[in-house]
Amino acid sequence: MAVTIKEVAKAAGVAPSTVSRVLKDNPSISRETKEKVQAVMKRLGYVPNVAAQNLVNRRSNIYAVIMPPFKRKEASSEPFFIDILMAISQEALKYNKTISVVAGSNSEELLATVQLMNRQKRVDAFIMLYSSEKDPVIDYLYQEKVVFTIVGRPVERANEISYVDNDNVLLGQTATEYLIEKGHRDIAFVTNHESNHISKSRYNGYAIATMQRGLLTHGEFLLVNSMDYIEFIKKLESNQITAIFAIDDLFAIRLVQLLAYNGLHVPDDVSVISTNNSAIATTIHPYLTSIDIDVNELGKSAIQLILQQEENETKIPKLIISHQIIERESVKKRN
Amino acid sequence: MAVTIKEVAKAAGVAPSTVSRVLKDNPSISRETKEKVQAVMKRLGYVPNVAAQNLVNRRSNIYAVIMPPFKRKEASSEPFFIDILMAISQEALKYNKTISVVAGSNSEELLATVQLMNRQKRVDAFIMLYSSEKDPVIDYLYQEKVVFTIVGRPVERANEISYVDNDNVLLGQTATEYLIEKGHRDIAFVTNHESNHISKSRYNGYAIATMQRGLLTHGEFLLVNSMDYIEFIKKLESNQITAIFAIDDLFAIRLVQLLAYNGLHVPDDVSVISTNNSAIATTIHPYLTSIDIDVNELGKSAIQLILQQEENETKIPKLIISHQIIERESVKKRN
DNA sequence: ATGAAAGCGCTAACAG
DNA sequence: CTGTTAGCGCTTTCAT
Repeated sequence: MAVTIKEVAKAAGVAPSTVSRVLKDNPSISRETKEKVQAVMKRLGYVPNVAAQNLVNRRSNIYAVIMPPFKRKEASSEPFFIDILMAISQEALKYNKTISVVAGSNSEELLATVQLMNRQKRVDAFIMLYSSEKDPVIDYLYQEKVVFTIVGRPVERANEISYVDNDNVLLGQTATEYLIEKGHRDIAFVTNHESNHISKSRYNGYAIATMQRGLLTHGEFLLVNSMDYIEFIKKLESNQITAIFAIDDLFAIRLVQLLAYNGLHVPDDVSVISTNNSAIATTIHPYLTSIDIDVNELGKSAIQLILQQEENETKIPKLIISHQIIERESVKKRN
Repeated sequence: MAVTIKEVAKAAGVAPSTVSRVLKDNPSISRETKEKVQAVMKRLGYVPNVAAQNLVNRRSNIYAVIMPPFKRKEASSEPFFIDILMAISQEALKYNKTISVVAGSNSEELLATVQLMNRQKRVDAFIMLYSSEKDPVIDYLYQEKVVFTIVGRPVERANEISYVDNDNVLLGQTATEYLIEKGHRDIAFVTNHESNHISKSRYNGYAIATMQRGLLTHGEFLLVNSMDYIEFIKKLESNQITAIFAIDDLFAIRLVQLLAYNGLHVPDDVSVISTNNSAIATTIHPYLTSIDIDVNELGKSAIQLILQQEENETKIPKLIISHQIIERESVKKRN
């Protein structure tokens, strides 16, 4: 049986309440008794029982991270998700918070789990790793006034919902301008997401940059699983594309492979810049020039945003994390 | 304020204990009162307070999943980790268990977190997603007799520790034999893990298969980040390798890319089989022929193994999950 | 600065 | 089959 606060109290010759006060560093406790009690706690190997604390404090000290619905399983293969999960979990540790994960194959499943967890007070807050239009989970969280934040940008009620995100249009601009500075004039934005916010914003950034420089602004180049790859390559060639801005590292790697297959070498024949700067960007040559979105900071911030909201329920904090180009081998200067 | 068991009791005209019994479906309760109480619970929207339950039951109903130390960040990029996490989390849901994650950059960090969580009784059990020799976390869990299981095989005390795993030597054999049946005689086992159990076991399987068929058994082909790729390609060519057994899908994709870069096309010039059958195996052509390790079943089993141990502390259940070849495009028949 | 006592919401004997 | 009662381990007024 674990040692309780009572036993510590008895052993130290004080009241349980005193021990409790020592535990939370209550200022109205004499240095003397404080040290005495701490010594006893240490000697007895006392560890507070969180269940008891939770009961009386009415919180669980657990935050739930909501993964995207994985019917499109492919999406979650991007190292981003595991990276951000780790970042969040590391930061949570500093505040003695535990991170739990909720996963489901569709948003209805996710919603059911979230509702249960919330009603049973299993968790104090939620961190969403995705957002989509008319998402029932976001709606629920919002309506129930549950503390939560989104890593990414809410597509609706962006002003009333806490979130942390990169500036994706600026990011798209940055990437495109980088390519332009490297001498490229025929640049394509290539994605595998039919329609998501990130894709759209980055494309907008791409469009802004190309227009500002008076270059041709192509539509999105879509490359999905089911597509005819030959078609795609042809389109690239007929448009004389020399540089590609790819939606993420994993996708970029596939692209590089596809190009190589068709005799197009990166970066000699075509340059590629991608985003996320995940570990896979440097696992094989050509190492990818990639835009670091600072996953670590995103994760840290998510925790901070929750903490802030717990302190001040009325505030709806939002945060934009800046990005940074990591130059490597997949983009080549062109004259 | 949420409705409590007392309020339900009063509203239903019974004692709190009766309500509690109804909650846990205690057989010694009349159908009549049971239904009556249930009706009231529903009407009042009663939801049990888990903190209170946890306090008196002395368990948290939380299992922690321990991620591998991510100093070798690359490793966790394999979709396996997110996939297994999801599978575990889905299965846990069925038993009303919550999954929390613990991550750290090295095993000391992990150990500290695990110790804390265990001593504070934040979690009831642990599921490890990795295992390595003399791992301090495993040692701790083992010595403290904490309930835990490993997804993968413990490298020490394999008989005294619960785990679920594939049969990796058999898997290596299966893959190799498949290649042999496809007419390949010069087969290489290629990995990026300098020395881990999975790699070793699969290599052994490869060695067994090649020997049994009287083929040349090469040593492990190591291909790591820092290496000279030209060297690697040359080695492949000088050994006239026509088929490769790659350690996992992510690695295989990189290999395919590398080969394409050097004018070697998969599967026309060289065939590739990999393992895990993750989503990335089918995101670009050639779709990878891959051995499905049944991540879902691995995840489910992990939960089952914990459940079993909670029921019967003396049992140390182990489980082997079978694999299955998924034929796709990366292996070609050779005459 | 510290102690006494009540109570968080639930469960588990023990009675009856 | 059901009610009474006594905690689980901690926090928090309210006194002193």
